[in-house]
Amino acid sequence: MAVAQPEKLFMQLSAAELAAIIMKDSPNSNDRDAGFCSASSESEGGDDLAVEHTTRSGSPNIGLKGTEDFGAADSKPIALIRNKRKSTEPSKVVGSMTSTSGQANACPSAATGPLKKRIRYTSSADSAVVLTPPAIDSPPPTRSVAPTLRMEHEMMPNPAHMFVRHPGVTTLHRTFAAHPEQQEPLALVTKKPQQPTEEDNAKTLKNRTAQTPKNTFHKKVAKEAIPASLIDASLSDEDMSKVGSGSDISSLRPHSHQRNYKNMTRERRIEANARERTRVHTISAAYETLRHAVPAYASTQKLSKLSVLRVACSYILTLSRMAGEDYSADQSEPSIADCIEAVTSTIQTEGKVKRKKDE
DNA sequence: TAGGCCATCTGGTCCT
DNA sequence: AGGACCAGATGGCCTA
Repeated sequence: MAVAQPEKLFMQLSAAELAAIIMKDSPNSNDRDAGFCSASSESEGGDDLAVEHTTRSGSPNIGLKGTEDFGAADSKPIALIRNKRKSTEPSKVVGSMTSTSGQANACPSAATGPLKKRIRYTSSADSAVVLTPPAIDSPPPTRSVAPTLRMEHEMMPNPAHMFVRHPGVTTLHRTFAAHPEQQEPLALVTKKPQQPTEEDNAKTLKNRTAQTPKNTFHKKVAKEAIPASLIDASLSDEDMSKVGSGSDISSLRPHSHQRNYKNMTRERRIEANARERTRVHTISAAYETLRHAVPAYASTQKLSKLSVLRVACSYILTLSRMAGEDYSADQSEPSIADCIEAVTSTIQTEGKVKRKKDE
């Protein structure tokens, strides 16, 4: 995306100038948008990465009010990744963490970096190593899919597998150095023997939630609760290595303290978890793509998913008006100037909190 | 330390 | 029957 002159603010640009920017940018934009999940295409090949690095520095910067400094920051390529956490800086070497059948039971032994619990989604530009798409090993889905979905599946690997996965970042393949006795993912460990029924749990949680502010409750419980990681030790190191080597995790079932899943076997629960992770990863990839496609103060601006959606809506409305269409909810046909004002306002609003933090 | 954000697990529901 | 989708719960990380 072409970068508007930093000294020229969004509101100072005429519609024609903006249109020119957009038209000039269209090739890149088209390229980026050609694939729904650009995160996957972005990660294919080093050349693409380099290009993306450059173009990303020009995330639709539309000359925001009071963004001179930010605009200057855009003069150099900046990875759009916004890792809020220091410890979640992209891992340079993740290792060959080939997941089997889409499951996230990657090999813990392949983890060479610091162990983190979570995956952080990064832009492809920062992806030194990506997960191997399981599609290579796994058979095509037997389930019939809609034509569009089928096309997506055939044309590109699942974007969720194109992310850098922090070594040990997921509970399924981390080593448990702090608690060697824990050999199983947190949520998969067996609960205490006299486990209350789901209904009891639901009632209890409802009551307690009602009495306590949400976050306070969560954190209080989190501190008081005995870590699930300490409850069960059902998988040995040998078993974990089997997981990493691609063995069917179902064979690693704990011999005792079998967890009861509702209408599901443990194997299916694990598989469902893996699918769910993949699905959420795909969504996150789409968010990241969208984040790159909307204007921001700077490429380093932090935007939450909600903020991305808000800015995108505002941005789309502006573009629609410039194209002579009206995508406004109330069909009020706002002027382009008003739309631009709204975009600017939205970006400022959504970025305000983050900017405060940065200051 | 509280709150925001987000990843993950889980069970329910809907769809193919 | 099994997968996709969804929402609630949980807990980790980060910042003010």
